[in-house]
Amino acid sequence: MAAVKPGQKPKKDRGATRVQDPDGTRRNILEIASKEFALNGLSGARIDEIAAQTRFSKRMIYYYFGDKEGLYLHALENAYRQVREGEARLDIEGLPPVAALTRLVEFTFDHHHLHEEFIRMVMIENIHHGVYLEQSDVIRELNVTAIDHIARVYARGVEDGKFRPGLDPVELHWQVSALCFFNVSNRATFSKIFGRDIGAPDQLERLKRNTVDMVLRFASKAEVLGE
Amino acid sequence: MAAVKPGQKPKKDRGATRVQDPDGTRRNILEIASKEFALNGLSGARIDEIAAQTRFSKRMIYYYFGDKEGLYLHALENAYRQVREGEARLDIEGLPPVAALTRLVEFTFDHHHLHEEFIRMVMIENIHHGVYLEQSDVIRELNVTAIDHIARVYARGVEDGKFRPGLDPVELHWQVSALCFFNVSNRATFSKIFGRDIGAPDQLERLKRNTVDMVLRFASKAEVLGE
DNA sequence: GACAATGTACTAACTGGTTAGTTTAGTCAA
DNA sequence: TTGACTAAACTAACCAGTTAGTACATTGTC
Repeated sequence: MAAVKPGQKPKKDRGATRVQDPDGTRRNILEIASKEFALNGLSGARIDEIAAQTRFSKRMIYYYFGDKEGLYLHALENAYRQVREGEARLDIEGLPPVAALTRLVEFTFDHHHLHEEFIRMVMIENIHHGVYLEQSDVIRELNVTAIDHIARVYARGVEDGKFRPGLDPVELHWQVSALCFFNVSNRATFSKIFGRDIGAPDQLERLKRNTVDMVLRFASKAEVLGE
Repeated sequence: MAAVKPGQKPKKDRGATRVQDPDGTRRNILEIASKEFALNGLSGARIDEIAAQTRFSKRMIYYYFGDKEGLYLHALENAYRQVREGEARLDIEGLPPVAALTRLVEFTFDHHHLHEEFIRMVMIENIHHGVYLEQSDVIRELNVTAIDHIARVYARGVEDGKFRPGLDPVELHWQVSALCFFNVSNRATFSKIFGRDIGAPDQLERLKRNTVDMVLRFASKAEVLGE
């Protein structure tokens, strides 16, 4: 973890040629590894292949990440961190509830599409029954906040009389996730079976509208829908 | 020449002890292989391990299925076939549209839960970008009929004035699939992150009700919802 | 000099696939 | 009915390529 220990200075002063750069090395390895794991899975990814794409030797992978599973775990954490950091930038507090929920769903939809690598890592981790995610406190912490967003919007909506009471924010989040996750995760099989590319821009637009529609209709009071 | 071809049944007259049983062998191998691939993925599964669990030697896997990928493809086809055969038994033609759609969603929800192995195979195949599914005409054929069911129910509902017009049956099928698939496929990560087991019976019941609710609210005319 | 960072060259174990052979059971001529 | 013959079904042992992981040497920096 700590490539630079407390006593030492991160040697970034002198403009001299920097050949040794632990942080850069780690980042470079992790970046390549993330790509390879997302593409081929844990058992499918090859350490030699990862090393070859790196600017460093295989030895450095073991030096910094211990073993293959350690590298995978870091790649998994990395994927979650990147995505959740992106999500944290979404600001919907100022919007009225219906608009806020709309925005939230649209954002989730787009975001998942932009981060296919993340989706694939989550799929892979589920294939492994989540045993690596389980080892990471980091990931759990990152995610719990995701619920807060939707919970607050929903609470405001109930107060407003726009949303029906009695729904569970976690379940709402769950439904939104399901709708947005699936069309990235299952794009290949679905497209091939039904002969239309789910990922094509026009399809995406339709799908997004439907998804927003579905969530809003689910959360809204019946009276409000007629408006 | 060939007295008994692998796919055919040998003459079954004489009550003699049949030690050689090609069909049984194939079935035995395929059954074990399906389990192993669903559990560990294509690259994660081990031919030696599959063979060990079989009543036969490793050589027989190659004898009947050519290579690892051939075995995987057969396992994939097998998974789709089993599941679609189960679905075909669902009869909702006689029910009124709303009840029929309810039944269809409930069925899909339960069915996915009962066939986790199938869900995992689909996930794995998506990790592989569907390249194996692509090679199988069998699978495509099996699936297209799935649309017919929902298309007919929807059409009847529109006629009845219960469902709003303009929806695409494939998209409807898609939404239902998403909601029902996700809570099996992502059960591990979701449960671990949010600390509640999605697969627990009471959670399942709630989730199923919500899912049905969501689909019905999506398909129904606004006026109907108020009833 | 000390220690962190990195490369080279290696190995032990694994793993998909094959070779070379045996057993089973159906066929058919005599 | 028998025994030689054959194709199919099947096994044990092996092989060659791969792959995760290491020992050790070297270089850079404080």
